[in-house]
Amino acid sequence: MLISTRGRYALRVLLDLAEHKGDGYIPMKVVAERQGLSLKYIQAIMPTLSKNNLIEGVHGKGGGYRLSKPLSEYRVGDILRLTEGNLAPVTCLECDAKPCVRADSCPTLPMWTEFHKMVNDYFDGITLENLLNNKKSQ
Amino acid sequence: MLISTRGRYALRVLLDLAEHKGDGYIPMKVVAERQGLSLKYIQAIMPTLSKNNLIEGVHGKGGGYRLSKPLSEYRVGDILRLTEGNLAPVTCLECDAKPCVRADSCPTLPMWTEFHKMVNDYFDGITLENLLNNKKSQ
DNA sequence: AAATTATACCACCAAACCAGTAGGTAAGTC
DNA sequence: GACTTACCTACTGGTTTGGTGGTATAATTT
Repeated sequence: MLISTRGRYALRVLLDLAEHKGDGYIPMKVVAERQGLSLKYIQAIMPTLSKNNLIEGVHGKGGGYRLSKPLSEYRVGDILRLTEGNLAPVTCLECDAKPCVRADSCPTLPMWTEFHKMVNDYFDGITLENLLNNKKSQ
Repeated sequence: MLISTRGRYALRVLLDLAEHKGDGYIPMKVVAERQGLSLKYIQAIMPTLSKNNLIEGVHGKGGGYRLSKPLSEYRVGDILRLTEGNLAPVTCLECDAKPCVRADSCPTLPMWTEFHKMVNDYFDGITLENLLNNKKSQ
């Protein structure tokens, strides 16, 4: 049931960028150090985010990454689906799943389907803005 | 995010026992064949369930397994926690987790905690009885 | 142009986990 | 004693996880 480090680290990096969004482009070296994460490892995750226009990357001296949208437009659900692949609880519900022979008579399928929806709705209802605001209140 | 086969198979075996609960003790050989599961594999899962008094096992000819409680007392949550270990989305929330240094300032911890509770509540709100009754209606 | 800084790409690796197998033992029935 | 069934221990092959190392490439400064 675990969310892997890929998704969690992506979230932490984005939150770090959000907390320092006045600083222009921020090199991953700085974020990695600040968050105590492996530089190499998050470097491997970032392209996924920049390709999907969540962040802008700029090369060279003075470069780094920067958020490309207002905080309220970053849904945790999108970030997790992007980095985790998908949030399906059973293989039958994965995007590329082949139809299950037992689907019609499966007593558990409706439970998994509803659960899947609940998970997506939950994470889609939370934005980076929410996370930063509720930091202390919750 | 996947629920592993351990939890899903356990659920399927219990549902099979439920659907045939008039037949006395049912050998795993029969269930495995009926459900299309590996006999050896489910044999390895069952002791967990019998040790925790979800089922009664009887050796020898005419033996097998039998549910030990009314269907309404089998919460899916209990079954999954037993077979999966736990349903925590992040290692920080696992039962045996060592306290995280960043816990106090972690902007995502409340989100995971609430999610964890939501997951447990969801599966605790569903019993084997529910699953069998809603089979067609949902 | 050289040096620096940083993204992007690729191959590799150790450990853990997953799904399942193999073989044997304990307990019960006929 | 033969047979059946639960139960236990150990192993295995494959995949995933969480990385590391090296290099190419692109942008910027001096």
